[in-house]
Amino acid sequence: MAVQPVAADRRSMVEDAYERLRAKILTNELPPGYSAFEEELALELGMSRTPVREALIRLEKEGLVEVVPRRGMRVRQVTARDVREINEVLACLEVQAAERLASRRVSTDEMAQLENAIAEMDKALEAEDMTGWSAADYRFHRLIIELCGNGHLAETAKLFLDKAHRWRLLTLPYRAKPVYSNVNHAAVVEAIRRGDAQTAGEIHGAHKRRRSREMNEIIERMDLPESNGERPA
Amino acid sequence: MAVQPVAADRRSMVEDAYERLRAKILTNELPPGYSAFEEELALELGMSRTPVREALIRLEKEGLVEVVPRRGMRVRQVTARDVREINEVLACLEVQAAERLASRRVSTDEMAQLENAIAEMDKALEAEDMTGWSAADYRFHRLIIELCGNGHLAETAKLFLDKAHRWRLLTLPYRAKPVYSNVNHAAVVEAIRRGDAQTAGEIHGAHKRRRSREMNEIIERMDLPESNGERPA
DNA sequence: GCTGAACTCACTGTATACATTGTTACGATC
DNA sequence: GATCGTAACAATGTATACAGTGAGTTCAGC
Repeated sequence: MAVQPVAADRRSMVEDAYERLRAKILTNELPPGYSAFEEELALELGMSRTPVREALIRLEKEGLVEVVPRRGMRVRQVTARDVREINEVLACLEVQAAERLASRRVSTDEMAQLENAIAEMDKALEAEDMTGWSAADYRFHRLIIELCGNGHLAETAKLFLDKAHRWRLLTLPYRAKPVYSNVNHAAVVEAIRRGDAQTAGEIHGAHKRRRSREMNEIIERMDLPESNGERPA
Repeated sequence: MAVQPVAADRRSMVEDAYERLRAKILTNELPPGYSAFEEELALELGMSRTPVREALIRLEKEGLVEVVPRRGMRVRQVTARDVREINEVLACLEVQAAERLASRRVSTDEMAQLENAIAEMDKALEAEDMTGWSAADYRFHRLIIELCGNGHLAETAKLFLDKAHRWRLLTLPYRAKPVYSNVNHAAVVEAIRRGDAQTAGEIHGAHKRRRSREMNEIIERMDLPESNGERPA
């Protein structure tokens, strides 16, 4: 097609492939269970197999896809067990992040960002715009993580948050209106402002745990595959 | 060399490259700061650049190396900040693992494994064999993580544990004799046996925090590079 | 002597070629 | 009819080819 392996717009094609595939997976445009061969993806993305392969390796490391030797790539199923486990890890990391954030000097700009996210959640909730609420909620949790001041913690927690967000979108229609969330979030921000690490951690932790419980109940009802396609022996 | 891209002993060459490079990095045979071009590694590992590249992508995702566009691959420096951050995340995850482990039914075989590791630590400590002690200590922490019952938690924590182990080896000569560790570990195992999650978590957490403090002090004295080679603006 | 511009060279990113091997389908035998 | 063996096919793993590009180097101008 292109005469040269020209890296379109300054990014390499690997990055391009990685980000595009990742975005499609996280928005469920490529839903769990979707599978394709390297060549198909290469064709669709307009590049050769090589960058696609390299992107797939990254995505596999993140746990978003699995590459089965002769079966091509497959977007990982979300098992009930995954949901439970990932929520547990995420809760643990986010609590740490919240405590850490409350322990350090938070700039007024950073506080504004947090309050902004909460305001958007409130607005979306009033408008019954659940998708908008979900986006703002994601932004809030992501902020807590990113601002915490521990880069490794942030990096790791973001991977889990993204995975969680994926099924959060799927379960959105089944969820009760999250009125408690906003109250909790506001309390966490208030604790952060006061520099009260313990309270911030406790409230955020309680919030995450309730969320996990709700999510687990929904997931159980949805009857997800309990395994991820391993050979059934 | 070989007429065919024959995957030597059942594993693919990528896996081979990945595991060999990883082992060399974790044992500091390829020390922090070591750098090489893809071709050099390929030559040394007896394969072409392709599998080496794919292995490097994995290692980069793990945070063990960085691939700089025209500078080749470089084993990541251990900055004082990295040590602080990684220890913090690890503490958080290991506490969760210990609590989880104590909350579930632990088989006698599993208990035996834990006690075995502690026994080896005791033995090595008496023999003043610090390398042996370190290996057994690693095994113990790893067991707690692997047995906890949360696969995602285990996977993540192991990555951090391995990274931590890397500089633990480097700082081994500077450390005080870790007499407290063994007492702590035994208490954690005892709590696990009783199914006392809270105590298991508390002791393990206190232990990890003291370890972090010690490590931080050593690291500060060692005067590591504070940055990881980012452009200094 | 120093600064800057042009050039060179080597390393990487991407494409492509090719052999291996798992899978599947078909046929033969029991 | 079922099961096993075989053969063909297709996807991947690995190697290799090739062009672009950036870092270093050299040379000229000040």
